[in-house]
Amino acid sequence: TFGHKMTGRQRWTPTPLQLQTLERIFDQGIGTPSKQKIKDITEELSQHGQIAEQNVYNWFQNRRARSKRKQPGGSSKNNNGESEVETETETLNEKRKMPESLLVLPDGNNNNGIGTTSATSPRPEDLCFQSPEMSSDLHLLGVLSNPRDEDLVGKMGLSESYNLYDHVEDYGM
Amino acid sequence: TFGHKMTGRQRWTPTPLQLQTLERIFDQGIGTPSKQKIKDITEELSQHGQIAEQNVYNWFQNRRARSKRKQPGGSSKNNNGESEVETETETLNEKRKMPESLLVLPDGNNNNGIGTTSATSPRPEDLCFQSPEMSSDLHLLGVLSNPRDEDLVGKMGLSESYNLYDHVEDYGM
DNA sequence: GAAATATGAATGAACG
DNA sequence: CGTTCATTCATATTTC
Repeated sequence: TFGHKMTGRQRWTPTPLQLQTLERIFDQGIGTPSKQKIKDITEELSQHGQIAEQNVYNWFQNRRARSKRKQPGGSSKNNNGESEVETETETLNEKRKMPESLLVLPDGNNNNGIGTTSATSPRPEDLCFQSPEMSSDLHLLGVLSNPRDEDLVGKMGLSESYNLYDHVEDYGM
Repeated sequence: TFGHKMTGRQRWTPTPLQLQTLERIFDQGIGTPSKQKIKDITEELSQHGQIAEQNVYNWFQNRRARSKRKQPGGSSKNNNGESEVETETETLNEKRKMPESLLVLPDGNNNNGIGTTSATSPRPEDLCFQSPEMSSDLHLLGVLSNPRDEDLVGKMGLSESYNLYDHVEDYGM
């Protein structure tokens, strides 16, 4: 049995109208709207559904980051072994996924989704680690295998001579 | 002129203990600790996981910068009384992502006598839960001569939980 | 239903 | 110090 608080506000899902507007603005050129712009956009989009400035900001950030990452993948990169699962070429091809059947998302508060799919939530209240399945970088940091002369502490380590941030001013003196 | 930007190194992830300590220090009212404090804090946090002074510095900078965007003024420009389905009753609900395994130096022949008794083993208490007692010489980096009080958080002694911030702090704008 | 994918959100690090 | 980038995590959505 479940159905505890399950609080956690579900993440904002842009309505088609909002998305359309966002895409249009994004297409207009500026990839990083200023705060004022964000506010303006947010206010505008508020007409079509609940939205916050942070949502807009995040959206632009994600959009930009995502668009940039897809672009340089055209050349040969995949040589062997690892398979690049992320192979979506929607750089200049605006291929927004559109449900062909149901898309009736009333603008307003589409805060549905309270009922999670199932007990697939790998995060009990007592659990600290979320999902070790998708952990990636930590493996590299692991110490359990391949104790090579990895100088990973050379930069992040706590060396006494930490002049790595030489270009940085004396942080807060 | 340089171009070295974290050559693929995984970014540091604070352990709960480290985070807790950092938050506490931050709550004490110091905006940006001095270099000396940074060193001190780093040394302290090193007991709980790999960390560098740069990390501490960055953390404070980010923290401060992000805490700034919370409550601009007394007049709430956001009278958007949308349907907030959730009440703020997530005091005991930890929502932050949990760090995975922390690395330690391979115990080959690199033994520095910093009291690394068995620090080469990922202690669960560092990764997950830990005793409610604060570790150690944190008092020495307690309140110092910089009563920066720009934040609104200061419920010391009231709440046992340290998760004072939500996810809606700001969007790093 | 579970896996795969899409994408919003969080945050450490870098830049100006 | 403010802002932006890059990476990752979490969750919604789609697919098998």
